[in-house]
Amino acid sequence: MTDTEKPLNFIQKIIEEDIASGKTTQVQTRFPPEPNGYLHIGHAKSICLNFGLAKKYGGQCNLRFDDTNPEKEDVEYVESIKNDVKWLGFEWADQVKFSSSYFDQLYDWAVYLIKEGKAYVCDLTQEETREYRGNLTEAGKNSPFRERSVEENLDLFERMRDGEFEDGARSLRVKIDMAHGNMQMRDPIIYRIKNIEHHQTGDKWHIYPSYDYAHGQGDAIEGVTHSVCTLEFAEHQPLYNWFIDNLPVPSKPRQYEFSRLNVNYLVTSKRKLKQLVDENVVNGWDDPRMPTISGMRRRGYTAQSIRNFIESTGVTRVDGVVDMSQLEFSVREDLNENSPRAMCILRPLKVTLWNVPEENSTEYLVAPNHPQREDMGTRTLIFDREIYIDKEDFQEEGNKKFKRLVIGKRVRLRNAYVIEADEAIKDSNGEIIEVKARIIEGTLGNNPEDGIKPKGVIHWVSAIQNVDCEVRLYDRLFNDIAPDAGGKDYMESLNPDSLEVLTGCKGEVSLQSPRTDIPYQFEREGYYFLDADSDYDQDLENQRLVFNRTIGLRDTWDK
RNA sequence: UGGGACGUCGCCAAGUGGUAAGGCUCUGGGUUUUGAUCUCAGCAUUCGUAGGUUCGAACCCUACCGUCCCAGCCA
Repeated sequence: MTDTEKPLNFIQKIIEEDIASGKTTQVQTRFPPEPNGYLHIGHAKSICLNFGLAKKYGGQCNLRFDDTNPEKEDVEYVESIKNDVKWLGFEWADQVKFSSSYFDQLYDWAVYLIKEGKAYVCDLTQEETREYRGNLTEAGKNSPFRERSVEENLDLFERMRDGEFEDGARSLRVKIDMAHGNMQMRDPIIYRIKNIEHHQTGDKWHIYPSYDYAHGQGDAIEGVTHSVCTLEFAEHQPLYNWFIDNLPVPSKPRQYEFSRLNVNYLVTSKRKLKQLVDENVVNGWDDPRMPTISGMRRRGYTAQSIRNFIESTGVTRVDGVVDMSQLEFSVREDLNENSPRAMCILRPLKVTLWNVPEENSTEYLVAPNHPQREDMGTRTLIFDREIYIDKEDFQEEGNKKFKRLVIGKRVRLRNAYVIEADEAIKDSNGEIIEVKARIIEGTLGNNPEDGIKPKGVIHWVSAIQNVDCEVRLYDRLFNDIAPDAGGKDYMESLNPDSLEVLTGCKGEVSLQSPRTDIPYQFEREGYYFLDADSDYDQDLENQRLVFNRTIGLRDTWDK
């Protein structure tokens, strides 16, 4: 374990202190998403933190759906969230949990609070409630229903439960302090009437508990020791503790807040991501340009690289914005080490090697799947008299910086021969459509005998035998470094060129039955992952291969 | 004169009274059949600002400045 040298983050320190003092014997955490959307990179941090803490300290982490508001929720999201958490590499303790499975207990505890004189049914409308609450600088005033008798409250609350009232007609509030400096403590509402079905409990309930009321109690029921959430819940902590202190809960969880993950050039807000999907700016939640877990997965980001990235950003209470380059580094780092190499020509330019005999020109060459890892084996390359190179790798007249193919100059074909260009053939528009070149004999694995070394190395593919494919190049979705900062309209900084589709790309034959578990490195180009739109199990004639560019190679050319 | 939190290199981030870790980015050198990887080197006399305490302060005290969060019957 390399993390022995790594400094502990503040939550780990707290846990270690709790273990040392005996306050905690078994660490229990939870990841509590509301099933109302897809998970994104921000959730990944919470997942890595909560599951990571449990793992590090030999405890367990629950996956709990905080489904207290049926209006916005759906089972579709429950399934996608389970899938994303698993894909990220984490396992939750026993069954998936639902806040909704605690509704009976929560109801009983609400009755308990009423009997204790600590909760009351309030008939104020939503608007009146807001007026009575006061504002940031002025104290609120007590609801006229605050002093109802226990009996009346009990009766009303039971009738609320039984569906006797309209949505919003009444609410159950907890009696704390309408003048409290913390707005959360001004008699917060803990039950609201919603005559609506719930995706887990059906039509059983007409009232639903609020987040504040359900969350801490859910933690207590599950024996959560350290309830870790993001900073915006910090002002809810006194309320969280109030419930724990005033209810006969089975355990005493504690809440700790950390700052959420922000990455520049990205937008992570369910509402905003949803808008991108709804307005067809992207092709669904799993569009490879989306910062969703499913989008990143489809793009080719590995779970390991996402975990590494999260780990690299740390856990603090400081509001910050992480550089996109830090994410990209983690992706490249993992992919460089683990991706098999292949050659694929994105913008084909035919090169005829005229000194290769026309008859039986096909030659089989062997290339390693990874330059630094022998354990990854080798693959067979097909070399022919006619090959394709990338248009960008040829210039009639080069310059000192251009280390590629130039008329009269030499270049090494990756894993093959050194060639020298003789002539560029153009069409009527003056566009180069073919290059005549020749191989330098004896250069397979050796430098030319005449001592004239090639300037560079370029990739290539047989023009006779190759695999046709489509390649989708992705760029950032937004051109603005902080698309939605300060209330800016993120839709205005959309990058019109975030997707470029290339067809007629030519890949080497090893791509015939491509790997689906990890991106390839198309040498000298970047990392490319097979997209779900591909159709390659059919006959070769009709197969369709689509590759997403996960990320380009680091490029220090021109510097 | 609402309440709360936070301010260490361009970006993350250690450090909690003994004289500024690390990663990313960036810059320059080397290796290289990927302009990749790898590798070597450089990059904060200074810790939001100003005072104070101390032999000694990023760490303690005071004041100020700045940023973020809270007025959903959302989470």
